[in-house]
Amino acid sequence: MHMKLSNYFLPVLKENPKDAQIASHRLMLRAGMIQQSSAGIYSWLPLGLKVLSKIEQIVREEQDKAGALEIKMPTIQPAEIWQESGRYDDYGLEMLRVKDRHDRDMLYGPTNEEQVTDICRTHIRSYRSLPLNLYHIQWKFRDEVRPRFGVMRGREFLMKDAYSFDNSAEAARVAYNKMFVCYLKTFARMELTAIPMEADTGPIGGDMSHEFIILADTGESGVYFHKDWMNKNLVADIDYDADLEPVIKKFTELYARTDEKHEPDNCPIDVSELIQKRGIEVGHIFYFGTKYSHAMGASVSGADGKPVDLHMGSYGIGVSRLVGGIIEASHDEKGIIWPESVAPFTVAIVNLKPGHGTADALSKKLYDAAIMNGHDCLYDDSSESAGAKLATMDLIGIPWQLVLGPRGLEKNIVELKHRKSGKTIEITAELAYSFISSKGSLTLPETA
RNA sequence: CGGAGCGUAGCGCAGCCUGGUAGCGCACUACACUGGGGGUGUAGGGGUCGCAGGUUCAAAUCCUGCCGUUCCGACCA
Repeated sequence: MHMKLSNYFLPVLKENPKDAQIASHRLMLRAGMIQQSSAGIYSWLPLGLKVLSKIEQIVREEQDKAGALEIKMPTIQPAEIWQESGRYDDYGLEMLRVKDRHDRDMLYGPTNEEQVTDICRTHIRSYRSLPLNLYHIQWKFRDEVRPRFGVMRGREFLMKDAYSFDNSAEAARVAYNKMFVCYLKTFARMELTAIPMEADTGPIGGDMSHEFIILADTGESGVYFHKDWMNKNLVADIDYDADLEPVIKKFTELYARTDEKHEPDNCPIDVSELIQKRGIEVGHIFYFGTKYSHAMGASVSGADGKPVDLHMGSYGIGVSRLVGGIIEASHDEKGIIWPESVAPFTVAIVNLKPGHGTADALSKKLYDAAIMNGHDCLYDDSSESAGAKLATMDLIGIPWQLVLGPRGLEKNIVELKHRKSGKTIEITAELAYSFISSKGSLTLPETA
């Protein structure tokens, strides 16, 4: 959605907020994306919400393509279903418990296995209705002892959670593989290198649990992986109907583990090939079998007419965490460097001197062209000083910036800056017009 | 939950030790000059000093309790 800066709400900060220790938190506050409400709980301001929504939409599109069906489950859940699964007492203080006016025990959902199992046990009666994968994108709450790192470790957070239902472990593996591939595609669209790492499977065991980790110096967990990961192409152009086992093998054969799974003494690869870095978990997929279906009586009739407990898997992506994660992976001393797919605006028109006839006219012409051609465009028509405008554009990380003012326009010159490469080129007003009039993604024009 | 900080204007801070008219920078308002990397000047507005007790003639300052928040650790998507 296009926007004139004079009509926008973009409360940027020149100084660093003292509470923000890491880059993403600091930059999100400075760029006017979020405002802290209380520890680990944030309001999302227009710019931040725009990014959050774009990430959410990419996640949604990829889930849909993988055959998952979107639902929406409540944030407030009844205690009963958690008592059924046995987790009401197990979960501890991380679960925010509340009572309604009738003194019934309720809770703000930290996750939704019980809720989705309840849906399926009600409506799925036959193995012929399977496989099924239901997902939702919803706010969750975990009363973390120590929230930190801004939205990366908040108490309230937006998650995508998918839940698969099958009538056997073998069938569940197919569902698992689809989500594995779906995650590769999802993170690739955000220009992230998310390495699937073996994760703890808990009491279920087996090899069906992976955490998707992006590398960042400020990551919360230490990770160990084979050096060949650094050059591996994680973009997966794969048909979901194909046999995915070879694909999964290809992406899991190289060593990659988080520090809790890595045993230096038993590491299968040589130290010379091992890289140690820090990472941020942005996704987690795992198979947990019949844990909840059994406890909650969610079974279907099998082909032989006998009941069989549903085999379930769950697949999470931290949507709000990704906003911080992407910034951690992509920023410099001036501010955020958004990948175009999630940038709040893909292109900005910076009018250095509003009120100047030629500058106003060209800005308007470029802005209209951007709108006509479907570009998410921010038009800076404010009366800030030139330096402040340019600093703000870099801070909020606009990928393409068209800068124009009286000085350049005397020679018919507009400046085009590419935030990611740092390249700035001078182009004619006409070339600027054709640049912003192009369909699809913007590319650096060939200069004559 | 263990350990350590910090709460003074929207933001960042000084003042507290040694009690006596609440300050600075940024931001904000008005005007002027400016305008190619957070510009300059002039004139303004804005604070029950986190809350509650206590000591004192007098508390931002000293004492006690509480609350909030941040960092390190343990824990976690």
